Amino acid sequence: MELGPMLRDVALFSQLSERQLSGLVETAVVRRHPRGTQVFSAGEDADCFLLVAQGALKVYLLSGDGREHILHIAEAGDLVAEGAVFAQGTYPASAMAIEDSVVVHFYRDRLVALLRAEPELALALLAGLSQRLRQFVATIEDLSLRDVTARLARYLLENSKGGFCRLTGTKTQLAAQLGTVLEPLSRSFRRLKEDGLICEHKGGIALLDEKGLRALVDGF
Amino acid sequence: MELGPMLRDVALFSQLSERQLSGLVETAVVRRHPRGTQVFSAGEDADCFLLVAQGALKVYLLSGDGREHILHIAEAGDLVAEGAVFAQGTYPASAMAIEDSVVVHFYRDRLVALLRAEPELALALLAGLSQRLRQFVATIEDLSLRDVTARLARYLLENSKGGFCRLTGTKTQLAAQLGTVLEPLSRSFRRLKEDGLICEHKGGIALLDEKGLRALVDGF
DNA sequence: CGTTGCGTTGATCTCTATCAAAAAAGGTGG
DNA sequence: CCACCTTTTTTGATAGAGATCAACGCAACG
Repeated sequence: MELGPMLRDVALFSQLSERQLSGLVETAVVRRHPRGTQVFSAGEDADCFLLVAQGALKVYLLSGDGREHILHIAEAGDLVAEGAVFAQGTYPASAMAIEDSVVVHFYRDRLVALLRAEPELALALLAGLSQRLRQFVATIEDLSLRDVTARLARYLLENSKGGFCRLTGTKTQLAAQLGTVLEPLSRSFRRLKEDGLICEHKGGIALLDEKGLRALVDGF
Repeated sequence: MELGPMLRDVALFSQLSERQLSGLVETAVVRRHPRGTQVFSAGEDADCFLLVAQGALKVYLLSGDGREHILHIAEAGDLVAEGAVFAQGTYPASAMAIEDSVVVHFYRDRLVALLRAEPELALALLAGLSQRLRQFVATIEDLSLRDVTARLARYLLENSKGGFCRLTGTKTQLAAQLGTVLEPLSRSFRRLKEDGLICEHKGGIALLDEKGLRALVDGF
């Protein structure tokens, strides 16, 4: 697998010079992670950030009694743990391959060195972290201030294109992303269907009444 | 109020040259915010980040039916909205002065210009955002995977020095930080006291059994 | 002293997790 | 194409955590 050209396609790296890119590639490690493999675990020293080249990872939290909350799913082209790497410390979450995946590991020190020379890269990273921060704030808002049905409505609106939302993983997985479990989520789906707000097709959800969904999200 | 010297005391700005500092100060706006005043509101264009010079702000989310979740309290020397400013867009949360406060407003454009010239500043900001990201992940973990008592235990451990945790605001405020309301929080306090884990003094909480508290946080 | 805001306690109600079972949906191999 | 198996999803019944409502105690303060 050619690493250099692939990195070109990642928005974050698109403006780097050949030399800078190869500087990154030099210490990068490419690893295959079969489905179900642990990529890193919460509590480990956070010395790398990752680029998903193929497949998909889930980044998740685990409770003492085994419940799981999925922070986000990273697919091909997405970065993982870009945030954790800057304040030295440990990964606050774990990551596991949910498909057979290829992952590029970049070492912190190399990145930091590159950042000193390349302010544009730093700005791009700041923008990326800023985005992630927004996403987390939205999640906190969901968990603290909205019920499961409203969270589902928000998810559908957020992840739809042209009135249709493709569901990638299983509903169990979606439940873990919304901070709940399968059964309550299933009931929320039913409520939205009964109220005529959505319609379920195989492979996704059609949003019939986006205004109605938005009203739900905002609390009537 | 002399702005220059004050900024020197902020970790983020401590390594800037005089010229860079005055470049920031030039476009900065100092504003007084009496207690109870709105500093910015969720949804407004995020063109500034703030430094609290005196007093304290609460940064919070509001639900449709008026419930409030406090993301964090920013006191003198703390930055606010440093994250929101890099991905152009709107503030995801609101901020209000909870004491008579003095706040310095910095404009995004000026900061971005400075970042291009000063990679160390960018690195410091990245570290700061990284820290904030960690905090938010911890909050998500709390809300999704821990009950109120465990959240309280974590808060006490996190904010204690030498086995003692000062409570700054009211308990109503603390409840809003932990994603609950006063009554359940009060019961959680009682449980911790009954189990001999803490002891309440006026002005703060003594942690009698940190190991026991940690066990609670980790889910027994 | 009364007022006002804050905290505690008790009683109820709502939402969600859990448990259990059945129904769909997908694959596999014949 | 079908029988069979696994996985996922739906539905029902129950239980538990926490929000809400109401009443009361308590302190600060005019």
